[in-house]
Amino acid sequence: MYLRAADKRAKSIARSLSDLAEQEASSRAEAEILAARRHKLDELRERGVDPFPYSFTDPEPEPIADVRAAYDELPAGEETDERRRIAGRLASRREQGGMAFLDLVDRSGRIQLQAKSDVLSQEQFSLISELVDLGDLLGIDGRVFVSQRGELTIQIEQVTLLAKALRPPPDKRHGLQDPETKYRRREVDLLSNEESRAVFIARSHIIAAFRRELNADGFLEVETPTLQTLYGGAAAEPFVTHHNALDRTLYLRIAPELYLKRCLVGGLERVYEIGKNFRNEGLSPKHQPEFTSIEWYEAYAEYHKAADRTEHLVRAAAEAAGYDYTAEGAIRFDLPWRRVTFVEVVEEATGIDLLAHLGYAVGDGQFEIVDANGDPTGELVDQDEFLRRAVKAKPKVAKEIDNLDQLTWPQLADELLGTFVEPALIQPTFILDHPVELSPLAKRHRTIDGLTERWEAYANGQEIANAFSELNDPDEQRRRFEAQTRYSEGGDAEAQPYDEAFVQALEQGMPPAGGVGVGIDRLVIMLTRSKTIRDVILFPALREN
RNA sequence: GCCCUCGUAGCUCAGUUGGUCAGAGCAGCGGACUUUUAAUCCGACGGUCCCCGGUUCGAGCCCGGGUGGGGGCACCA
Repeated sequence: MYLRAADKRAKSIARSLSDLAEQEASSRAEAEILAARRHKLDELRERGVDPFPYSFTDPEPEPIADVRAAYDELPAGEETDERRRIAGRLASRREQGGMAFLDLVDRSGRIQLQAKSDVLSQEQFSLISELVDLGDLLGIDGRVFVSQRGELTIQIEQVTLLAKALRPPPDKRHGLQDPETKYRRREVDLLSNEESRAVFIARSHIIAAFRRELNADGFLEVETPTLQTLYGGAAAEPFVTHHNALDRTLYLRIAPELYLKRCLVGGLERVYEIGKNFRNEGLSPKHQPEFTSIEWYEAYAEYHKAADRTEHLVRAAAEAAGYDYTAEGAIRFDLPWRRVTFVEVVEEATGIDLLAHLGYAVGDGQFEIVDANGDPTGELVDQDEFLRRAVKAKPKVAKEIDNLDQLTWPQLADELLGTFVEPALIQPTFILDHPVELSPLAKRHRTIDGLTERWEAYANGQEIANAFSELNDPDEQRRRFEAQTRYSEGGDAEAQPYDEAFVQALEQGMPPAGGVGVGIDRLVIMLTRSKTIRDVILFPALREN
């Protein structure tokens, strides 16, 4: 009787081949593969088997990992009378005449199945051997035993087709490898690569850890606009769009910061938001146009407290991801993070004291140059030129800096940090007290002129977090915005726009606060040991193909 | 935006100086096989060598352009 089925199959394949070849298949080989599965779909329906039933929940199947855990002590050859119900995708098949071994994969793991012709009805056995393909979704009721080779196995007593796969899965050994296809057809990557599934499971656990820890400390999760009438809270170029009914320009947010501070003004006191930000900039292994951040704001705290909380949260995230601190090159999020000031760390790396000019001030923003012996030369320059001279005195440093003569003091300070310090910051490090010009939303440093109470946290050579003692003096904030407006008029596309609604909110009275933003994607890259941001974002932005 | 690099069967990959170079494994198809796990064995099939143009007696291979991926620079998190 199987011969008759094979006969019918040959005819049916011939029939559907011509259809498929015209439609979607790009080659005869592909058309044959698709036609064979289409035929089996027809044959299933002819036999009265629903290839797409509604559910498999009575009773619920167990996660495969739970079944494995329950029997991990059984010795090879052990038989049991225990029944288990599982469900998943058929990943592999090893046939041996009247018997076959199959591998079933679900979200939690993989397990071996056994189908025997003398255990199953003829109908059920032929379903498995003739009409079920790799990639199909199956529900299994069966009996637990351990094979002679010691593999925990479910002997199938009842198989239920849960969904027919009409396209073949990738290579069963290598999975889907082509990076382009992995990103464009992530579902195929996920179903065929356990490592990819593991990354996104870890990502979910990382975000859940932030939520859990912040909620436990009395923080409220809030949602603020992603479509904003004015963008702010970071230095970046926005996406611009238009709302028809309101007939106005809207921007996709580049950061939630300003709205979250307005929540502080409103008395919510401890708030956080996890969500997407959008920046209209280039793509790279570290950049995507939409990315996920978490920002939290804590009233009555300042930036040292914010650093303590960041250490705690990131450590909790690492644990949630199952990060292995004993592995080669591990980043020790579990140890206290190094804390060093911007000025100290730049001097350590380059020998240049960013604040040296302060000792030679002669008033009116002028500073007197001294010679190599420290003797005054009488030459007066501004702060920018003073630092440029210091850099030029170190040729090894100067040759790494492009357009040295065009750079202002804060730009040059940032450049020195980025070039000589950041790449070497593998272990978690807080860099504290940034120049005020680089930090328009941070409070001035309580003791050092020209600096702010800000830190950026680095690990693996990348920035992972940014925080301030939040500026809450509305008049000072207004002056900072005005300075940004001047940079903007000077051609800086990323200078922050003046936000009067935000300043008025500060006039209402914002409590002193510490605020932190963490780039979730980059943290996930590190905690899952991924190579690029595309590997931790399910559906990354790509060119149209 | 600029520079470098890659694109071969549904999937994973070979392909030498330009001359049996249209190849293998997996998957699929037909068959054998009741403890395998990269199952094994036999058989037949399967190709827009990314696209367009050029050089050449001859191009998967060389050249030009395009396109998509990857890497780097710049900008940024």
